[in-house]
Amino acid sequence: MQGIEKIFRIFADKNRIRILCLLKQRKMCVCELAYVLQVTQPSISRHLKKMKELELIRDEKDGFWTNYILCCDSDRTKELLKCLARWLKDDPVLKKDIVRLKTADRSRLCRN
Amino acid sequence: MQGIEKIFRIFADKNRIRILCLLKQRKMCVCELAYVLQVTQPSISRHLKKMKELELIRDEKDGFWTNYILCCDSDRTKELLKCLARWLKDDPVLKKDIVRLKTADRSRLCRN
DNA sequence: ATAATATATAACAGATTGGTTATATGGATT
DNA sequence: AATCCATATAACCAATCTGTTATATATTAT
Repeated sequence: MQGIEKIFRIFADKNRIRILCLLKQRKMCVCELAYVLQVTQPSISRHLKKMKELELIRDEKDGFWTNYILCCDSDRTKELLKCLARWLKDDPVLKKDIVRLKTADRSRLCRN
Repeated sequence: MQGIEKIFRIFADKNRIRILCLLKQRKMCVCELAYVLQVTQPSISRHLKKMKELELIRDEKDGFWTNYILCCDSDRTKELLKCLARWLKDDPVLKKDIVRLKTADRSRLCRN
C-alpha cells in the first residue's frame, strides 16, 4: 500500500482533474490555469504543488512565467490518466475548458 | 465530470482499499472486517455505506449477519479494481490481511 | 538599484473525513 | 412478548482539504 491511496486522492478532486486534462493539451502557466478554471491563483498553485510532489507534472521556467507540464512517468499515473481520457471524452465541463483554453493568452491575462 | 472524483475518492483511503481486496476473496460480515482490519465496527460500517452508495458492493441478509459482497457492475470501478489488483499484488499489508482473514470466524468473533 | 510582475506561501474559514464511544434499530431466538 | 445480538446511526474530535485574501519571493525589465 505504498502510497496508492495518495495517487487516488490526487484524482479525487474535480479541479485537479480539469488541470490534468488541460495540461494534456499543452503546457500552461499558473495564471492561464486560474483563468480557465475561474479559481484564484493561489488555489491553482497549491493544486500544482501537490501534483508535482507525486510527479504527475513538472515545471519549467520560461522568462516571466513558469510552465507546468504533464510528465506522468509512473505506470500507475499513466494508466489512470488513460482512464480519465476515456471516461471524460465527452465531458461538457472539460469541453468548455478547452474552448476557454484557446482564448487564454498569458501576456494579456497576467496583469494582477 | 459526473461524479468521477467520487469514484476516485472511494479508492483514496487505505482501509477501503483493504476492504475491497478482502471482499474479492469472499463475502464478509461487518465484524469479520473489523477483526481483520483492527478497526472498530462503526468505522467499518461507515466505509461500507459509502461503497454501497457508489455500488461497489451490495449487502445480503444471512440470518444474524449481513454479508457484504463485491459487485462492481460499472465498467469504471471494474477497471480501477483491476488496477488495484495489479498494483497491490505483492503488498505486505494485504497479504497479512488475507492470512488474518483465514482465522476470521464470525460465530466466534461477534460477541460484543 | 529599482520597479514590475508571476508565482509561492502564510493565515484563516468552512466543509469534509475518519476515527472513536455511546446508543438505536431491527431481525432472530426463546 | 421479551431478549439477544449484529449492524447502523448519532455525537464528538482531531486532522485534512479547498477555497479565500494578504503578503513574501524571485526573476525580469528599466
